[in-house]
Amino acid sequence: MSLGSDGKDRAVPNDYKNTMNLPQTEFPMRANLSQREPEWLKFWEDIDIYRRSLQVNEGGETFILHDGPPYANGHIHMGTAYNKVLKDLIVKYKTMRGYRSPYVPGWDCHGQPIEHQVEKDLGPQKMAQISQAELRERCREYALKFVDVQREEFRRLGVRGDWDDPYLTLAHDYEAGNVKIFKKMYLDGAIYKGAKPIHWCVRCHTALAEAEIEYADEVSDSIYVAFRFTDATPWDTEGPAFILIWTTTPWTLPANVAVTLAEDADYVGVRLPDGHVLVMAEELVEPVASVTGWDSYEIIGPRVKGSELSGLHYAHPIHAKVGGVIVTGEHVDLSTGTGAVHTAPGHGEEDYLVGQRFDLPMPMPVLDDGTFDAGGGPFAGMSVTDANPRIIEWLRERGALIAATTITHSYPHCWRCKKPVIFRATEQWFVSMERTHLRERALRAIGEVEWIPGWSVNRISAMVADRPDWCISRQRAWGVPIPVHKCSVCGETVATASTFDAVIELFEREGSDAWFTKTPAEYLPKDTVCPRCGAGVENLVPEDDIVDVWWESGVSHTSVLEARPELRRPAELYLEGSDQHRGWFQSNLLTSVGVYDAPPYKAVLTHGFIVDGEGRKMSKSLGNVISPLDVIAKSGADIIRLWVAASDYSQDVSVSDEILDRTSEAYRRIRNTFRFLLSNLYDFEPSEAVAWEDMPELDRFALAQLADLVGRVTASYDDWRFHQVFHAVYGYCVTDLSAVYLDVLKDRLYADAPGSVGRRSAQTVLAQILTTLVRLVAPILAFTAEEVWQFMPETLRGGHVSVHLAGWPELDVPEQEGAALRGVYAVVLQVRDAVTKALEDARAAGTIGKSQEARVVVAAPTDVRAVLKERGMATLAELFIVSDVEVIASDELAVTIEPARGEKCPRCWNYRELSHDSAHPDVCGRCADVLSQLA
RNA sequence: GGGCCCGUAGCUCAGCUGGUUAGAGCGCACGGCUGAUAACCGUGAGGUCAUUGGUUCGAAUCCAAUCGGGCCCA
Repeated sequence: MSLGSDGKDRAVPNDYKNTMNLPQTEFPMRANLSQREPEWLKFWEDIDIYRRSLQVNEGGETFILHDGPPYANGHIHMGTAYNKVLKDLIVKYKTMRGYRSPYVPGWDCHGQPIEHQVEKDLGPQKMAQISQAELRERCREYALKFVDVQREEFRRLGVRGDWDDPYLTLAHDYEAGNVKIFKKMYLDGAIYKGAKPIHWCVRCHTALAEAEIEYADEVSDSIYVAFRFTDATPWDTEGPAFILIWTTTPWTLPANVAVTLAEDADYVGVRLPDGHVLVMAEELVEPVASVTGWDSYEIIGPRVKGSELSGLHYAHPIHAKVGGVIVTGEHVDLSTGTGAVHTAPGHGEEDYLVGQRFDLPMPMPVLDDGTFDAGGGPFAGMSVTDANPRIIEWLRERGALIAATTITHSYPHCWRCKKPVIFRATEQWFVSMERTHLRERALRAIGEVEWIPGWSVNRISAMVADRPDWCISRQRAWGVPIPVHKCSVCGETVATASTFDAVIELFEREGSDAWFTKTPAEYLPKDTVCPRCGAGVENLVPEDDIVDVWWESGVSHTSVLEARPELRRPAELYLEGSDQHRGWFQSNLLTSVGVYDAPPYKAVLTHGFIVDGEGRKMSKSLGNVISPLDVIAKSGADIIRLWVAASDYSQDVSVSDEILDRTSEAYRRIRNTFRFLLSNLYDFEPSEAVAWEDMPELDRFALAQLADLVGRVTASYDDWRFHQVFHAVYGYCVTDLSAVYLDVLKDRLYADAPGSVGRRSAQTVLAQILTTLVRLVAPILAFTAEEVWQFMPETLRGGHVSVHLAGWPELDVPEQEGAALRGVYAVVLQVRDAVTKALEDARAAGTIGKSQEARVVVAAPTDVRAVLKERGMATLAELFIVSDVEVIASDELAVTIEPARGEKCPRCWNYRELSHDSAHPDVCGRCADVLSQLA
């Protein structure tokens, strides 16, 4: 025996160590997640975890989380990773709770960004040579490539789902679903053909999406034009009155139908020397005067609000015998111009919206090639660019031109030919918000849905209440066609139940590609005729336009939820970022209400956007982008999953190196807790479990705490508050377990006889904690929980091959007794805090090192003293991890620390009267007993 | 410019319907242990609750404005 006699030679090893039950485990302290996680992915694949997760709850209640399809281009980023992990966490939780919870991931495969990219990769020359069918084939390849890329990345995050059979919007069945929805809404009268201004390149003869526009400086005309009022005005006594407008596009004047004023701005008359009165916004008189170079002018009353002039008429600047009307709008800019905006609904987005609101006509005198038709009046046949100077001259001759200069401003150009583009109304298909009361019905449906967080119902409601009719047509190649035909003889639209059914069948069989390769006569019923002129099926031509991709993803309630046998509509939950209030949530809602008059979802959960540590959006230019792929490679997917769970998704979510470092630290802490639990169960069999009534009170209290945790965690999951799950679990590991219970238990676990009731009781509780805790965190730490599960003694696994199939923990703790223990231990733990503090003071003074070197005297008031005494001094000593405790009377709680009496037991390191056992004379009584048993 | 939302210690979060010196854990500093050891335990220092006004006996909590940030429109 080499123990120093002064008891301070603590580092010297002794043979008693071999007689102790020290922790043993193969579970590694260091996670090495980036390498080990792929092994668990393989394991899950081998056991076909997805099928099993459904089988295990076959016949149970169903919980369907319907996946919103990400766009199939590029790699995943923090936002998509966050979204998918949040979904996965819910699906895993619901599965463990006993719900049959199929998860079918999807991708949005059509659309302009893919087409644009393919076109760019191809280059203008090749592009000109290939057919539309060929272009579509390349787009398909592109989309499928990124489906594969993202699929692997999502799987790597630990997301469980039907990855072998996801839904793709380019699949035949999916495409057919678009037509089913279109059919119903079209036949109901919700879909109509109208016109809307879009960016148009006159050189390329094509419509352009916003992403195909490049802005560049351009020199434009800048003209001020007076329109003569034809109604009485407040200024008539002062002379002939005109409304003064400013425009940089003279060629749009032939399409003028209105002048828009700011509702609340003040308008006045300006009398020029020639006696004419020009009406404009008061605050713009001076700037205008400096441009026009007026030497003398006079502002004359009255001063009236824009709203008061609304409804007055004026003579059209170009066309004789035509009038225009004064209206008001919110877009009127009072920093430039005259405060009176020339409005041509066919030539501008804002003009169009004003036109909609006031039901204005939308003349469109400009043809595809950028020349005027007869609607251009004197300028018919000219191109708009040639017409510009002619129009200015024409106005000058008639005295309507007040000033003409030029300005340099940012102007949209075609990405392909670099020429300036024009805004031009073209024929489009719309879903009406009013014709079938879609708006009203959608708003009603919104009220039937649970919106999480609660405020998001305001957002979606406001958006639906304010939105214009939905323009669902696009002049592109990569998508699903608007499934109607046109009569080539008379131009009538041909679309009936039977033509739609034929198209549905065609798409199901061959996909929408067939639309571009077959003639209508090949797939429409032979007896199809134009309802207007009676032309036969051979005279029908298919519509060129395709549907908006939002429409496509919007029909997933039918193409996916209705179509797949394992799913159904409505889904229990949709879960996407807050941008989807405008996007997918809404397109799904509108088509679902349009067809079924019911929402497609029972609940919608919205999460914020991913921002950096300062709350700024991530962007390449700011250099603050963090890629989930890098985090996986460096730290592992479970770190991302833990970060997701720890953050509050109801607002924007920050991510930064520091945040991920903190997350990794929390991870290690949880991991080590599991390691400690595992390491003390190496020799435990459930058959040796100690019953509740035979347990020391401390163990029963620990179980009561665990039951509390299960309650809180379960409630947090059910309330969709995952960050509270994290905080509860983490706090439990740190505060309840590591700092108290596990620390306290060491003496019993290590020093008591292996099969003693005290040790077995502790192990019973540890096993319970382990098998419970591992389940609670499994939805979040999907990989680590599985690793823990596989390291658990087989007898504790209950025959479940994976933690994810093991169900949800339920604890059987007598309620009344549990409550009593909580009350008692609230007091005892407060005393413990005081003891710990006193021990620290003693340590600082050099009186003691480890707490077992101390004897504690607790002076306490009567009520506290009663509670303490009832526990017994031995329990208190165990709980305080000291060698001896004495409780004395006092008015206030006070703790004194004394050196422990007796001698240090070389085996358990407590200070005791050493045993006089002849076999083991130099250890304490407890250790002597243990040693005799072992012998 | 409009709609919705957010701003509590370095970090992640608590602070219910306004009511004692604003809490927790992590991180940090210091100390202990060396039988959870690239671990574990303890003590301590950190916040004019974005700012400014207002309502109130009393505001992190209610109202307004400002600043900063996010999403969606324009």
